Amino acid sequence: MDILQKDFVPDALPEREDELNDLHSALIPAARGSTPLNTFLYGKSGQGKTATARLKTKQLKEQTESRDDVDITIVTVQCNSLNKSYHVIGNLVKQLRGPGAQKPRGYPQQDLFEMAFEEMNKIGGTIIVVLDEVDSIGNDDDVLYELPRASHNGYIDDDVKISVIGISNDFQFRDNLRPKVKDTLCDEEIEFKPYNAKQLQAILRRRADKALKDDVLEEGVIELCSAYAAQDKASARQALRYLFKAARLTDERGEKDITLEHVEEAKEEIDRELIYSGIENLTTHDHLALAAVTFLEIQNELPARSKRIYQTYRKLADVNDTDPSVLRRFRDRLRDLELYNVLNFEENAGYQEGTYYEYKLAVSLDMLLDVFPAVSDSDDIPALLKEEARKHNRI
DNA sequence: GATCCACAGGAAATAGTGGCTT
DNA sequence: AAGCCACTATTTCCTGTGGATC
Repeated sequence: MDILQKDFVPDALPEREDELNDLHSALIPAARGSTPLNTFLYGKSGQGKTATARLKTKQLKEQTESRDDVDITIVTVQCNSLNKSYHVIGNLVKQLRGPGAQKPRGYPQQDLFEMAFEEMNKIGGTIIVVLDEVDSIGNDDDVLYELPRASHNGYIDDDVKISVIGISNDFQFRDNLRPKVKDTLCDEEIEFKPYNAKQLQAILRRRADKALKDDVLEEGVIELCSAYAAQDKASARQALRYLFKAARLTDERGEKDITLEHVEEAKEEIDRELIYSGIENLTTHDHLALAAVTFLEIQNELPARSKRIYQTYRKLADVNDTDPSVLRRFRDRLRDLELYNVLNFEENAGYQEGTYYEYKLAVSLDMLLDVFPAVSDSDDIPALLKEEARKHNRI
């Protein structure tokens, strides 16, 4: 069943041929002993960016393995949860030193850089540094500045070539980089467009062929998983998760065939978990904002504009005995909630303004009412929502 | 075509927070 | 306890937008 898991790296990515080729052209100078281009991969999550980088670097390594004149080393640093360049370099040093090495602690940033370059000199040859989810370092982009320029600055030996592959979910990230970082890092940019439903189906089918016994899939199961994922973020990971969960549900019940009902149920369960993890760590104010939207949904007033939602929010804040934020801040909250996939908005041309947004829930009311009591730090608001829902016959 | 409206979101100012030092 | 520093959250202020209205 491993093959359905998300960290499985397939040995072919037919849906990403173009991107693989682009990355290939960027990296191929390594095979000639010169420096590969610094490359930036960006696109939404679950679009195969990491898989593409892994597959291509692996191929490159295999291709050049038999040659003595080329020596390629791949180092990958997983940057999520590392919100500073400092931590990224620390982890890089750890990776470079090989398995078992400790992450150096307590050194100033410059020393860490020197350690990294020292290790790189030791390793020699062509070193490709993959920084996965680099966007989590925010605007602290020192690593992205130093690494690609190390050879120009004389930090590393002439025969050592360094190149960086940056992977980002965030389109904005690239724009926010300092101009000189952008110049060096972004020799080559590869954009990953979301998969369409057909491509998702192909991906699922390939994995299912390997992981599941023949003929256990009811007609339309793959299509349904793909369709659900395509409607949402078009993420292959998500589609696989639906399929995997459905398979597990089937297993657990000792049944043989994976049916459409299993998929429905799997989706329901996964979505619930997603909502829960999306909102459990939000602040009280964010919860109030979400409660306000929920309240309006109950009253059938959605989609609503931010000002309308704000008024409701103020009332709820009053009930909760909390000082409300100003409208400006409230708008940011709504956008945050959108980021966490609990809200949707539509952009409209205004009647008397530039553009305005209309928000609605991105998740079902039932689920939201379900998880709200578990995440909210007061009892009043969930109770209030329940009562309102009952009044309007929504539960 | 100038002006207005009412909104989105950028920028700067200010408040709040937690760690560390004295 | 007070002061300092770095960082984040929030508020305040402001500019840009694009159809409506004159």
